[in-house]
Amino acid sequence: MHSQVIDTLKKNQLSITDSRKTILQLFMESDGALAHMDIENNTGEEFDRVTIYRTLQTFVEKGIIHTIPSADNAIRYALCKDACSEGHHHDNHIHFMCDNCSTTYCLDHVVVPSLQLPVGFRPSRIDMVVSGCCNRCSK
Amino acid sequence: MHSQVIDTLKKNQLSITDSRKTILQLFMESDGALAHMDIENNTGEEFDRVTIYRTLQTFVEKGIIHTIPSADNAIRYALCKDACSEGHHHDNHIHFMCDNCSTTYCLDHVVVPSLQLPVGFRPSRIDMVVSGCCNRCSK
DNA sequence: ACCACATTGCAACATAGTTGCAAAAAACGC
DNA sequence: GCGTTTTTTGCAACTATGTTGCAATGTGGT
Repeated sequence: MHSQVIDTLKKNQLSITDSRKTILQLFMESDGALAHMDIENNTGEEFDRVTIYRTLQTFVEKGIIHTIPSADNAIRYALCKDACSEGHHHDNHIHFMCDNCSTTYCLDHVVVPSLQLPVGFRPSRIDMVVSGCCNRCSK
Repeated sequence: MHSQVIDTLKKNQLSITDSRKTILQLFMESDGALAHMDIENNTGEEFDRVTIYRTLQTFVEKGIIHTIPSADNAIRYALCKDACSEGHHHDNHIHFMCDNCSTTYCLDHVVVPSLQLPVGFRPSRIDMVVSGCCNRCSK
């Protein structure tokens, strides 16, 4: 598990630091998406707020994680599972955010349907976020 | 024009105040969506920041406007054109956000495609935000 | 015009995110 | 392993965004 973390960092030409190891590990262990706050809570006093922001930024730039917009004004991040290269994200899946427990899921098997935009609109990225009640909460 | 503003406010059982009139007017005159900042810039020192927040909140509750999530962490608002009643939004259209000029459009004629969620996930709201280059910027 | 109630403005606070810079830690060559 | 270069971190300060309580003001109904 640890080796996978280091592999990913090396593959992206990032130097191996404590914060990057710990935060990437966190993403690999968690099934859902994480907000900045989740990471801060999970790492305690170990890292500065700024370091976490910068680490997340670096990971997004490298295509290791991607952002998920939300209506509650807290950007969430999740691991990119598809082949994302630097600056080019291909996260063609849907995100589901639970109104109840606010866990955010990547529904990897639900593909974003293609759509016909009006003339002149050239899409570069599509975010589809479904909110509602998740499978754990609806039991 | 002015009468339409007042009509809308009365229809929603809201008292007619300067801030509500001015802000609603702004939405009716603008084709795209507005962020809090856009409104503050357009009204100058006329209203307190807090008043604008509260007015927006009230409009959302009444179903006059709806929110549009975004990856840049600034919630935008746009007029509801469909039949939205209090607490029940039916903005079944797609939003387009220009990477270049960051104008946000409601593409009323592009309907959100229906999708098959995994068992146990019950959707209550779907946000579909397409980013890219808009028709004005791609000329 | 008056009264009850809703709305506003102010102050203070809470959360989210950014920037510059010096100190510390990695990476690299030897 | 050791010193040098480069990258990353932590700190401080700052901007933006959003919320709450409360007194003062404005609105709607009579």
